[in-house]
Amino acid sequence: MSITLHDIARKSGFSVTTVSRVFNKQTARYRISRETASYILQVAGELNYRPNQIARGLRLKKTHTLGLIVPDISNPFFAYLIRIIQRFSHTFGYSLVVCDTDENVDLENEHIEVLRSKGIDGLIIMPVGQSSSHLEYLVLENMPLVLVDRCFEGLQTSSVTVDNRRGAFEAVDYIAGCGHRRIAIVQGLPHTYANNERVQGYREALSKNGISPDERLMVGNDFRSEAGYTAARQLLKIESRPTAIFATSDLIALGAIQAIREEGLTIPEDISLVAFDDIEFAMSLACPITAVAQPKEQIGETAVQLLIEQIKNRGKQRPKHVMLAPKLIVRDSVRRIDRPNGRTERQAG
Amino acid sequence: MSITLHDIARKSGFSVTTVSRVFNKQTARYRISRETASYILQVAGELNYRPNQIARGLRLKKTHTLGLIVPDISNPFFAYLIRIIQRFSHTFGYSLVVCDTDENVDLENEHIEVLRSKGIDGLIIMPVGQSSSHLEYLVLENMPLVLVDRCFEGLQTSSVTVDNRRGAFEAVDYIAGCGHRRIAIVQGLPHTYANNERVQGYREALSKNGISPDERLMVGNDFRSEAGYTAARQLLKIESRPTAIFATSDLIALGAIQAIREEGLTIPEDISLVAFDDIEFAMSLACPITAVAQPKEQIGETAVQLLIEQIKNRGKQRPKHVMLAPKLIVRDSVRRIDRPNGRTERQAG
DNA sequence: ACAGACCGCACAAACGTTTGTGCAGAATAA
DNA sequence: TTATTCTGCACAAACGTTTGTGCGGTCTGT
Repeated sequence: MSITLHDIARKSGFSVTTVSRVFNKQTARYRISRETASYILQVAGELNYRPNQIARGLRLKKTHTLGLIVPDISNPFFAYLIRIIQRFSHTFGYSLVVCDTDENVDLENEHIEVLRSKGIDGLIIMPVGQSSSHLEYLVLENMPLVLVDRCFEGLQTSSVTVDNRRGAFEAVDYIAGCGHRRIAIVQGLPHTYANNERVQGYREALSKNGISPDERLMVGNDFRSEAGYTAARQLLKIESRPTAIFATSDLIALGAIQAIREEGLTIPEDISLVAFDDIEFAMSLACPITAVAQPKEQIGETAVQLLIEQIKNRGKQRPKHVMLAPKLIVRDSVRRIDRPNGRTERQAG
Repeated sequence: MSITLHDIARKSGFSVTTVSRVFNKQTARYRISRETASYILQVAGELNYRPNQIARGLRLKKTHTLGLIVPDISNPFFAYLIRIIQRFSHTFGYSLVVCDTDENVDLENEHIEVLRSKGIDGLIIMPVGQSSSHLEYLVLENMPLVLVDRCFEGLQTSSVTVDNRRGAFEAVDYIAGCGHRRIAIVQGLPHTYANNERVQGYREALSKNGISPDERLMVGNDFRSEAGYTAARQLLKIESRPTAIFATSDLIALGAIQAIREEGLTIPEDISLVAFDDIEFAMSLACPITAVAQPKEQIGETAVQLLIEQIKNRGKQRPKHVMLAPKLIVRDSVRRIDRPNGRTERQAG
């Protein structure tokens, strides 16, 4: 269908070899004369030649294509990351094939296999979590790989994450600093790295503020909004309900807001709320939500950079683990209430 | 690096040809004995063979990969569509390479060229709008192509859109039916198909309700939230400000909500608001927003189906234009006010 | 005038598949 | 027995590139 080197060779009277070299800017190295080069380029221009990247890929064993595997494309956090990653990949000359695992390890595996057989040059994965055994042979095979958002302890591969524990700690510590004692947490998908860390940060903040954890205040089992909604409803039913809720994701927070509204309560007067993951449209919500913002641009940027690095010096290079700092953005969703000792000021620095 | 047909051929003692035919289930056609076939499969299993799709792509001239070009991946509407399209493509055995144009025609062109040279089997584009000249040679070359969300009059290619005009009409007619006379519109990117149609629907609804259009009430120049914010601020400054705002996108509505809040006003008491594009988290907003919902699943689904159809019977098939119906979802963001004639009931059916 | 260096380019193999055709040997038919 | 068909598989070309090597011819130096 398309114009090939052959066509240009025939029309220009030179060989395929020469034409190819002109396109690869190898004219100096292989001593192609200037006139020949420019003539060939002219002919190619007339024919509107575009090199066949499949053939190149076969010959060169690189496709200039990256794979990106995410748990849920439509999650705004991931969507934003995808955009950043796509843009950066493109500036480095790479295309991006995007796969959605729907938080399903089998699907994740399937996608990995497909991507491998399509010869992608590297892979960015936001793994669904729990187990990493299916990723091990990727690193064994030396496939350039970087994990994002969630990582695994034992895996010898680069990763970029945010300090989930610290983010959660700061959020909950801030809530406690505002005088709250009954602070609930709505968890995300259990046994995932991000969730474990955030719960851990929650516990530590509680501990630091001398609050003993209450199992009934620890609910939730998914990062999505429906789960946030039902978990929040559950919390609001408790006889002595929490005065504040720490939502471990923005989507959970959205669900919680809806539940709170339906219960006829308002934020922050009746109940306070802090979210992990900043919501871009936080200012448009029922109440501007205080949230732990992740540096999304930076996450996407370094993910691509780490990957490209690995691709360049494929083979030997130690994996790098980059951990970025989240940032608590204080808005209006936490009410300051009297502490037992009577102080009302915000305590956290 | 990888196991090839060659390896299996050597290890099994048969030829590459035979091995290939076994994998392509051509054993009957080419009379490969059952024992041979199963033995080859066994050997392949032991070696963990995965066919090299690049080589197949070169030979077969199909890559089982689709291209998807969108103006903004992180826009929740597009993000949701991408997810649907990815899922459907995958069930049909296709991967998806996703490109973001950032509403920039030059970038759109660049992506198209890259995708072409990578030999994708088909292309789904949500074009940035205005001109379609750069798409024409795609249809000339018989590239399977379907346009989504925005389409062009003259272009001989399949498309799936929603009835933007009708959606806008119903929204504004509903607002008018609630008694509003000063109804503003915040437009999206000018000269795009979607924007033109929505403005047209707005005008028609005004006309039907005997309201003469006021140019000062027609503001906005982009579908994103920042534009919505500034446009809304502008509207609120007008001496006799509108009683209702029709936002031509969900993002615009979010920006408008923020502006309204900052002005110290509330929805719907002080000002009413309706959005085009339903926001998934509408229930978590300052006020549950009445919105024109687009059937996103159906859009994505039919887009993929139309594309696959075109790929199957490439060559001759007339382009199909599918136009889906949007649906007005009434929530709480429009206040019913007294009509000049004293009636307060909602009028629209 | 002659050896060597240099210039400008082409041959051919390779990347991993798919597929039309051909070719032995076995089975069947006459 | 011989002619024919069938069975089971392999040869080789092709897809569009890239690249190590080689080969004639011109130029330079002496």
